[in-house]
Amino acid sequence: MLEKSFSELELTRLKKLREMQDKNLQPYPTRAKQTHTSLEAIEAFEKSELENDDAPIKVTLAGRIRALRTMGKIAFAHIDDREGRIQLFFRVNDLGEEKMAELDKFFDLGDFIQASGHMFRTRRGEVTLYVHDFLMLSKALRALPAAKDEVVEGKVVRHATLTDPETRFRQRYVDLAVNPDVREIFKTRAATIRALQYFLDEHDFIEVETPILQPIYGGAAAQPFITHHNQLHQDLYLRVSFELYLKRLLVGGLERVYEIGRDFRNEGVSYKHNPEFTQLEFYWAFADYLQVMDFAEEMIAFAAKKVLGTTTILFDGHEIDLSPPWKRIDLRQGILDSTGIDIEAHQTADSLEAALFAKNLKPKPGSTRGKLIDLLIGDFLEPNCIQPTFIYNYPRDISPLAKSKPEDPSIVERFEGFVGGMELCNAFTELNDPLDQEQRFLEMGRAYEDGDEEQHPMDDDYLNALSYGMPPAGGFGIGVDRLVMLFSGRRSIREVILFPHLRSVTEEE
RNA sequence: GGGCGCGUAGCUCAAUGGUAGAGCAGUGGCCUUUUAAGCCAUUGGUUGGGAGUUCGAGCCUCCCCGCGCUCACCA
Repeated sequence: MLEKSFSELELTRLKKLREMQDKNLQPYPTRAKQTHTSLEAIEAFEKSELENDDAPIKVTLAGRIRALRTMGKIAFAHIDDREGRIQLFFRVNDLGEEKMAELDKFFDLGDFIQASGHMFRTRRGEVTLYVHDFLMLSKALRALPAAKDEVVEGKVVRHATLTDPETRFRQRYVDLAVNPDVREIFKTRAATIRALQYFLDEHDFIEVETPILQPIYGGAAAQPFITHHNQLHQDLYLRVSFELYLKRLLVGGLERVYEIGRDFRNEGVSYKHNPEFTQLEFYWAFADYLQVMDFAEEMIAFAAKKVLGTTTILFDGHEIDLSPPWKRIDLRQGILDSTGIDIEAHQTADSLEAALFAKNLKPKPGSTRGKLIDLLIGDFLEPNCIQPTFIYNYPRDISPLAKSKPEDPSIVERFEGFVGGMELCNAFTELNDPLDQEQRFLEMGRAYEDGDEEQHPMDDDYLNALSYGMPPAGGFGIGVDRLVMLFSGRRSIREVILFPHLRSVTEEE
């Protein structure tokens, strides 16, 4: 029962609520009114000041009380609404003893209030609502964490703000209510997705939706979540990528498609991994990975400009310039430069493994040549790619859906983009040869038998689709959460996901 | 999953193994242009949970729960 969980402080608030009801005052009225936001009201007043217009600016504001200073016959409050904060001024001469007492008796920090009156400027110069009437919109029984703002030399300094990550993420509603910069992150996130959609739409891509529940998962090296359809008696997987469905659409003649949505990977959680995360993938018929590379850096720079107004971002202490062209490093050359190992000279896993041991690296026993190369990328290339960098030309055996280079079948036309020392995107010239694709599936099947649980299962329907002919195409995937991390300067993915996954806590009675 | 660290009032934090405290929030007063309002008074704790060592545990030991960092895996 809710009431049993209340602290002494919360019971005090509950008592106020009951007293209001006794006086026929609604703690939760059905309707509210808001003619202006805080910002609109301030702007309207400042405009009238500039124009020397004496006509009163009459407004009705609504918001959450964040500060309340009662001083006998007058009172000041600050309320928050979606556009910011504004001060309210109450005076007994205008409101009457009874109404003034209402404010003092029933209103607490965190309550929603509706106040109407006219705008004016206080002696200290703050544009403020002179309240003629006010009303409770919603009584808050629990107190928000007490935070106070102090303005020191024009900068807002916040005192005793909510910082405990567990409370912030488990009770994100409290975090959002109390920390305005958190609200900003999610405005940035929404704007980022809009900008990406706008860019792709303008280039004749169409946005589609493909199944999240899939009988066969694929398209990425990852372990899936498994669920079950009761009536069909069928196990289903939550998708790990959109890739195989989107490419089926290329077969169907949708030449340019994209999807923005959730992927689910049953793997480790970290500052850059959440079990469910948002991905953007697009597929572009008659293009190859080099065209996709140009297009991708253009798209990301466009989004930055649109969302932030600049392509220069600050991330993890680094100033990063997202404007094209990005640095491009051939994978073989990059590894050679950073480790002295020439992967070209080590055509077998055994030979490359020996070279790694010689460098004091300890790869997992039985790793394939591709896995070893992946290890080198992760250890030596990725952390150093602070400024945007494309690494291209990957080994075939870790890229089962990418097309080989015509002149070297062991290398595929694939690139990954890195920013801030973090992998951001992955793309390739898509494999459209059904017979070659079948071979790749079979090889992966053997790797799966050998204990590599991240390999794809065979997807016969996908091979069937390719057999009808898929146009040559370039494909691209980007972690949207990570892009938002970059745009908002947050180092943890949990900061940019509204409700990041946390271990569930069992409530004791 | 491994390693390291953290968990004290609603929030932010103190407290040699020896009576659990402060600021803010709350409550009662005073206060007609304040703004981290101020002044006076005051409430609030199973120190994450459990066991142990000890005359005595917030502090030491063990187990459990949660969070953070990090390694592994991945994007």
